[in-house]
Amino acid sequence: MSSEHNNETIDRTFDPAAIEAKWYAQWEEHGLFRPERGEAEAFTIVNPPPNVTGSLHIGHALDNTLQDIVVRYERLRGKDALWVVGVDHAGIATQMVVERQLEAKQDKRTNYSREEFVDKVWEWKDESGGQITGQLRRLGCSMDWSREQFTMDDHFSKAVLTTFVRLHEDGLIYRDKRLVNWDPKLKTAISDLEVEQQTIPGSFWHIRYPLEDGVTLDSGADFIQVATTRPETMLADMAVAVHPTDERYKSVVGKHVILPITGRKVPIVADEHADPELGSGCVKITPGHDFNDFEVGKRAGIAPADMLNMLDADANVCQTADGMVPEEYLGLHRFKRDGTDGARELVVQRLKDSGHLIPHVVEKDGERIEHDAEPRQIATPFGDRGGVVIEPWLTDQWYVDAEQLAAAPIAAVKSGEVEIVPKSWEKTFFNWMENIQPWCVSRQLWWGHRIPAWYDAEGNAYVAMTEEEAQAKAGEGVELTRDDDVLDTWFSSALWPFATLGWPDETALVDKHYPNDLLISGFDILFFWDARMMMMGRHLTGQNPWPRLYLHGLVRAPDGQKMSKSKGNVVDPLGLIDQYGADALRFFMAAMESQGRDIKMDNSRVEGYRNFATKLWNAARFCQSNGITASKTIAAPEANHAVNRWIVGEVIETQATLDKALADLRFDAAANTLYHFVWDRFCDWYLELIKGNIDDETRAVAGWALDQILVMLHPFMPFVTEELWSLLGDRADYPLITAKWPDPQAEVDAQAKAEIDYVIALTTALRSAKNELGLPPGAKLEAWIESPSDTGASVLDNQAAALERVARLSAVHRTAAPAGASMQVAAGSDAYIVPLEGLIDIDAEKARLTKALAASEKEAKALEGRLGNAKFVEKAKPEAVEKARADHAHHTAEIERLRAALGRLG
RNA sequence: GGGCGCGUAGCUCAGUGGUAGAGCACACCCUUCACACGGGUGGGGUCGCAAGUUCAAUCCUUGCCGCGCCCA
Repeated sequence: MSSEHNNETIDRTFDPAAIEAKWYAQWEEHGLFRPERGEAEAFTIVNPPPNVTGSLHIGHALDNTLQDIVVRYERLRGKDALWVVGVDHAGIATQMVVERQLEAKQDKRTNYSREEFVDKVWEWKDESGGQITGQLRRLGCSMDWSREQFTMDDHFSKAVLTTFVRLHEDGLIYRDKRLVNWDPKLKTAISDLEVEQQTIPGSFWHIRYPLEDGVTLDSGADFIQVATTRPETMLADMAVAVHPTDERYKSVVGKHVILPITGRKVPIVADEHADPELGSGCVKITPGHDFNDFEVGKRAGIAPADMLNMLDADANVCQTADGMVPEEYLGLHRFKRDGTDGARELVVQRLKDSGHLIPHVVEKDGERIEHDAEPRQIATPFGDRGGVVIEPWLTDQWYVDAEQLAAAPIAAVKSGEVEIVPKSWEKTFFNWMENIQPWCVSRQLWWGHRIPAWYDAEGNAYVAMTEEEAQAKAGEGVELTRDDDVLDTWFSSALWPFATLGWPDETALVDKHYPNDLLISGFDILFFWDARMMMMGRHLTGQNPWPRLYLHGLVRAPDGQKMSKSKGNVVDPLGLIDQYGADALRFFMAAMESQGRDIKMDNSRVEGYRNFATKLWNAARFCQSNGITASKTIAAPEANHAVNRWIVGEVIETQATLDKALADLRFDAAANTLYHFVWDRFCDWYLELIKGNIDDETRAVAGWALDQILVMLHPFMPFVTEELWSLLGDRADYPLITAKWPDPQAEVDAQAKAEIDYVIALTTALRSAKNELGLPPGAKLEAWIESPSDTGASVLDNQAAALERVARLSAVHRTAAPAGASMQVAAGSDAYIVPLEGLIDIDAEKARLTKALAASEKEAKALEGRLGNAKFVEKAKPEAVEKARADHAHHTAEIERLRAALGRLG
């Protein structure tokens, strides 16, 4: 490492921006994100690869901060820590970006060949893709950039092809004709996970379907009434269903209706899907355009290949196979779009004209008003990328048998082989995995991993790694054409934990770093990504990708709303870094990350953590100016002074709490432990207590303690800690990022702890009393105590200088207090008398003591009540009874002391 | 409709079967030789409501109210 900045004086002001850029570049240049540690135990995580089109948003900031904390921690603990990083080719998103660029130039994708277009995407990727990787650096993330991955890299493509071929051989990938979620804007199939249900206002139309000649219901009616939110689909209706037990319709099951508009004759079938309680109890069946109807159609004996389709890829009306859609409908969009009426509007108009539409009647002020339809809230599927209503569409697609692949991951979570943290997510995981649907993996795009399937003239598919192999399978001379489609992006990212390490080749990296140790992701991609990694990992490698899965929540806007571009309430993490520094933002994320809860953005808290970094900065500056510098040892230095022995013990306890919190992935507890140790213990007490009395021992201990702070805080605040580390000592060859985690090799000294706690208690009591009595805080006082406790005596013997400095006690007399007005303060079980003849208002002191007396009496009384309850003494835990007795004794003594003090005041 | 989570100080959040804490905000004091992005001292909560279990409930159980998310 460069030594240009070493051993300089710490600047008066702390300027995060200046040190962030400097240190990140040095770490990266020197390969410190992954130092050579061949022999060391591995620790591995992979980042959720952001989209190549993406830029850093606040959710990435949270996700990556947590990962970086874990990785830096394990690196400091000496492990061969590898954080795999890379970006995802993001099929749909990326193709959309490039297509939009073409549109801006009045150009379009179809003006080019597939190869030309894909070249353009690569060009775009090389020029402007992967912005986010630079932004992750600004956050301080210590990923192994030297092995940055891309899901379209050659070795990754090989992994994807291998996976497809193997799953196909294993019978887990198959081609099927069924309804898919079709996005008519992007003109591709998408998986059910990519469909978002939204409830929007819509209409419910009631229609008469005439029965075939002469047929009537038992009621005498010559028609059946159906209701629908999508009347246009009647152009492809193939049946009407009634419930098998519905008496009203029993007589007409097997008979037919003649559809209005098309005149198609379709059967009335019995099917449990029809709910007799709902409306008329009859439902129209459009098997080619509705998931429920598809199943009803199959049960009624209609083969998928025979199901009528009335829409093209744009969701415009096309002629059905039976040729019965009237000319005037052809080419219309399925429903009104951009102000132009579509098939739906025309169907309603024609039904109205012909008297087949049953009006919706409402009574208002005694008047009957007729409407075409009943207004209703309708659950409607939207594509998460394209944002338009999804059309169930009958096509041939490739499917993964997710149900079979899910079995091993389900078992792994049930047995505890894979732990989901927080555990509450397990139920959600099981619920989805146990009801999983076939996964449609083909996408009608050009950008992505092209499906390795070739077809002969009859449509037989040959799946192989290469065209040559496919040809060999098909036989010589057979003309083959390759499948045009690409694979769902998540199909490739499901291989991330091992394909990034070289799989399917057997590499040293795979050997050492797979399975990974932990995965951290937002809960929003539990199904999309985490679960699929488990499925693929188990099937392809036989191992779970990781033993632990940590799920965090969303970062929300200050008002608790979800952030979104459309709402305009997006908080830019880079802006926060500019304003408060990366360390502050990271610490905020860690401190707010309690398991199972979303994080509400709160700038005042980020600001508070910026202040914390400044506090540390100034503490280090104080140390340096007093000759306190880098420690010479990992072990705590030998110490005689109680204050030094005490701070060593505080370091030991802090480290224990911190290690436990990180082992439990309690980032909030870890951050808060450090915050309070640094500020409340080290700065507020230790530094204050040593001021004016800094000898060599103290310099050694203080330097050591400060170093331990820098090491422990480094995973959370890497920049400011590395800067201070370098400024406090000449250790260019021992940068903090690869330093050693604390190993004090010492014990907590109970005696020292008792003494310093006593000093703190006495000081606090004096300050409080002075404040309440209106005495100047700086006033020096003398105190009397005749027979202090052992700890008290020891403190008076050894801490006189400290007491004078922080407690402003110029002298403590071990004799009976002189008569006259005085105030009383307590420390432990000792009561100090401070004569203040003429200085204080006797009534104020009386009031203060009376208030304290009342509080103690109240406590004592409550405790008495509890201890007087035989059931409590008999049934409560012994510790609880013990504690109650001790508390009671304490308060009783306190009451006695306070009464004595009041007595002295008259 | 099913599932999950939340409701604790003005705000943002921790927490425990033994009567509640932090940060910010607030009040008062302090230009103390690291730090006013600071120091000191305080005020402030019937822990959503009701019932139950228990010697004891903010914590466990049930119901209700309010809010959010996911699935159908």
